[in-house]
Amino acid sequence: MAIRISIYEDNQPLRDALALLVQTTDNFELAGAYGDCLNLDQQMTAHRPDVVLMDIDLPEISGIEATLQLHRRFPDTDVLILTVFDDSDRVFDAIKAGATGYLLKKTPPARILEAIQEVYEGGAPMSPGIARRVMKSLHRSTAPHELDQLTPREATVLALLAAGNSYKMVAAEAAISIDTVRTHIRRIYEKLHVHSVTEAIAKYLTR
Amino acid sequence: MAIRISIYEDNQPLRDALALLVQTTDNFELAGAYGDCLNLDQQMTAHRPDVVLMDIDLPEISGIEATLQLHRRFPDTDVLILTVFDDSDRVFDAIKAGATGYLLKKTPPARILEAIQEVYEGGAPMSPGIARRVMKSLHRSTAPHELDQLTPREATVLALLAAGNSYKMVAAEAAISIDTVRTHIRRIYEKLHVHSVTEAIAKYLTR
DNA sequence: CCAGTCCTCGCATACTTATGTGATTTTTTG
DNA sequence: CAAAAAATCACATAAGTATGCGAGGACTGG
Repeated sequence: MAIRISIYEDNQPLRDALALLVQTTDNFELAGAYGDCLNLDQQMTAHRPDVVLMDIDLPEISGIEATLQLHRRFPDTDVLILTVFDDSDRVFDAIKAGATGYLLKKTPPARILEAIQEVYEGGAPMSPGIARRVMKSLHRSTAPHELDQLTPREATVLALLAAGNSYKMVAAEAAISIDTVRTHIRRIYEKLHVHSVTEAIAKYLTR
Repeated sequence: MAIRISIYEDNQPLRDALALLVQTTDNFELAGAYGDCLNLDQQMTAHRPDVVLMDIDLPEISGIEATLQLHRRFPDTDVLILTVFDDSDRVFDAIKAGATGYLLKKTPPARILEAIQEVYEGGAPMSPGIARRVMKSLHRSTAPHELDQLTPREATVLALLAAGNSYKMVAAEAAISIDTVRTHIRRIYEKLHVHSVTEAIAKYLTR
């Protein structure tokens, strides 16, 4: 059973080239090629592609917005972004919106076909620089964090606070008196250089 | 100039095989192959590899711990994890620790060599399933979020609170009275179903 | 033009936090 | 073992937060 592919790309020569590429490849089947996403929903319902090749800079509705809709309404269809943009904002917006792959347009045709196959088989192909960017975004800060200065007990108290507990509830959870909770929080504030639960939790959650 | 590669792998046959693979490949140079990370620092300083091939399940010091140290002390050296583990905990712990690539041991030798080259050139090779996992972790929840129910003004107030501001400071920043701030917060609590700044911020920051 | 939503402001009160000061016990570590 | 660090508890007060009740003006889409 062939992999069904739809293409959204406003540059017609490129769109035609991609369509041809797909059509002339074994095991791939073109499920539509369009210059905008104005009828996305209807086209999706009509042709049920397995993989959508999506440009970002489209007229009226951006590819990122379209990816979001598509991911919401057709969670089984994978979106492979194909764009010239490699700025972090668009890369991460697209991924957050639900893209399963992100290729730059300089990618050679053979690699694009490989990537489609890879997406279909449960992978997430990315251009090397994009993958590195994604990886880096997950790296923990190399600087030793203030949070690492907390003692185990203090860390526990902070975690409980971040879970939405009041002093009273933390005391109950940790089986200590509320005054002890206060003392721990005092120390936490000193170490994190803050003066409210709010700030402490912000540091904790955005580490 | 050849790419210098160090290997940390406690299974000796596999370690020898990897070492041989590297040694017999053009443009690659073996900078050491070890069964544990006990002398990591000294070995790194002595041989200055460009890429480190790292197993996770090592005696004494885990590959994840080693990756963390390595990433802190030698930020220019890239770590490529090569392991049998594909559970989310280890995958993400390794990546957070600073890994620049993550391959499963079932990866064919040719692909391992490709991956080393890719890491060296600024990429971040991952086994397909791993890449998909990473991608998914960045996807925004498909369910419409409570936070999207907030009006612009409410969102502003919540953002200011999450930045560590008190009611008074929020009032000043937003140029409104503190009573208005209270009202907005009241609505925010209703919409997010919470009863304290703490909980509201937790929802905001962990969106 | 009217119902609905948003943004604004005020007042009051019970409850919670922030912070000062002080102290005892247990655990860790050189 | 002795010093240092961690964990525990107490009491007190100023400041801040949570929530109830009430209300007027601006804008929006029937």
